[in-house]
Amino acid sequence: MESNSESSSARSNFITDLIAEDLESNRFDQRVQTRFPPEPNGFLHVGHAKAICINSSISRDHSGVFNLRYDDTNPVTESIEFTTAILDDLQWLLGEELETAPLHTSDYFEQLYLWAEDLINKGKAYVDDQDAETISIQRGSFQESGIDSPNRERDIEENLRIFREMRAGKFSDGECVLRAKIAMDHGNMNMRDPIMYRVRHEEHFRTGKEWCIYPTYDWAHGQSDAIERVTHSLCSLEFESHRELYDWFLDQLEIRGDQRPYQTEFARLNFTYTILSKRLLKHLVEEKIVDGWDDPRMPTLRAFKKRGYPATAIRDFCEHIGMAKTNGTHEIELLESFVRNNLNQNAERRMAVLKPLKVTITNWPEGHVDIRKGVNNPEDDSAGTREIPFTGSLFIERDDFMENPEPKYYRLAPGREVRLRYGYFITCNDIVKDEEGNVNELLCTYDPETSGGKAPDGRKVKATIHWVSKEHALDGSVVEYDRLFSAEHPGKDTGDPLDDINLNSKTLLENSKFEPSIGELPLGSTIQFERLGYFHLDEEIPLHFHRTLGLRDEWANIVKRRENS
RNA sequence: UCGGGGAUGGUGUAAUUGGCAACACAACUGGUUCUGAUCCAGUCAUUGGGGGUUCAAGUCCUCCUCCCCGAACCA
Repeated sequence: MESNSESSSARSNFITDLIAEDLESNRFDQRVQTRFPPEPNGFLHVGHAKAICINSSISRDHSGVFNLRYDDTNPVTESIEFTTAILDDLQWLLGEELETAPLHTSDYFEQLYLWAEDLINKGKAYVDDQDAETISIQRGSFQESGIDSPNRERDIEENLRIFREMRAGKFSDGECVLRAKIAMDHGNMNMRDPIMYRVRHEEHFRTGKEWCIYPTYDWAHGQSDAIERVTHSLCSLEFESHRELYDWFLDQLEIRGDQRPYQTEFARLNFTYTILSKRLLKHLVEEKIVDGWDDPRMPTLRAFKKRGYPATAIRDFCEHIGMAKTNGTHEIELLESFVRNNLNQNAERRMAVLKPLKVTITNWPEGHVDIRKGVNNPEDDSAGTREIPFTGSLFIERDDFMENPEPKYYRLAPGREVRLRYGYFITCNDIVKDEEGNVNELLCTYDPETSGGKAPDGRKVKATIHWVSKEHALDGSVVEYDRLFSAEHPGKDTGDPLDDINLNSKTLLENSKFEPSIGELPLGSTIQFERLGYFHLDEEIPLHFHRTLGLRDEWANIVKRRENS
């Protein structure tokens, strides 16, 4: 079977088709230039990953230019902290440093201002000193056309004079705006004399107090693209109705030929069991429903990193899903399959017991330590082997023993024989319980003849389980994560995603036992604990792991099916 | 009700532009296995609906239905 991460090359889609056409017609003199334009007012999440990958791969495929541009036109919500976080996350995702330093819309404020005067001079923009509510009412509705502002026919000289006063700080916040003069009866609401500048006496994190008027998104975006010489300005579907305005501004400024960028929209990325709304994610953090923006249960890139998702897996995923103009929701399992696929190839294996149950091998020679050899990665011979001490006193996983085994359960049970991975066959003869009747310890015997993993008499065992030698075990902790939302489409029933929050999405296991070689792993490693899943060693805390993802688990499926029927 | 955009399996995307509906994920069968993992083999859609053009329609025409986005001095 073809692996999903290898099948991802060059699938065509409407954007690659468009670029091919533009190259063919020489629309941009063979240039391809893209950009990723986040507003620095939040952290990047998987949704952004798609936009980043699309834009960067398009330019890479055509030896073009790709820039990160902060769309910092609104000083009240933006800050410098976000710019560094965005850059870090983006570079982590791309797996490399950006060739060029990030750009800023705020660097174009002067040019934007000059162009605005240009539009005023052309009679295409005017100052309106009505309040926001009045302007909104005059805009009309979907059914009714709007009505002209009384200031719409103000003459050019006066517009220029007041606009300059706006810049000079003569007006307070909200007192007046600069509007494009288009048409108040336009079918597209965005064209009903949209706002270009608003007064904001706010300190901008880069321009400081230099400006007290700030351009709106619509006025800044296309012009910034043009200044940078972006060719293909990609954005998500909800900007479709803004394209007409994007084009109108460029037309009025007479920006033509290969200087002129074009906007193309694609569907944004959504996942089952996930929310990507900035507002909701912020709420989760502020209400301490999660432990911060990098909580491994969050869909942010920093959370993925902390959880151990390889950046390459995310990139492969983005490449694979391609692009469409259909708004849909991806099953989170697809992303997870890319992560598993990647980790199956690359992650070394180790043994760890997360919920220990003591096993004493009654016929083991007193004090004897047997050094066993384990394969580090069956998918990669070059990963070599390691030594694992085996003794008569071990820990096994509690889930690997059942006093009264259910049908199809073929791990350890009274009287049953299983194989200990890289060890011996053992048979459970006795159970030791505490006063409350909990199983505390298993008394087993081993078969010395099974050292090679097989019994000379040919008898078979149905299961192989993992273990750690008690006296050699390293003590540590593991955090298991489950989906943050229990519903496939959070909020579908009640309208509020928070109603579907999974309150048991995080489990801390503080009494985990690790085989000795785990102590030598560098911080930040991602490995597989055999039979359990992939785990990411914390970047700072030794012997503290985050569960990246569990392995596919047939037994869990059997149990689930049984519960459902 | 106006403007814009969509509709292919359980999910997400393909289909040489009119020529055997393909790929991945999920699910299910079976096989291999010192990980119930991996791996291998197989099963799983007559393309939103009706009509039409054609030897041939997911693709062209036509009527209809449903879904998404749009009335911040947010982006």
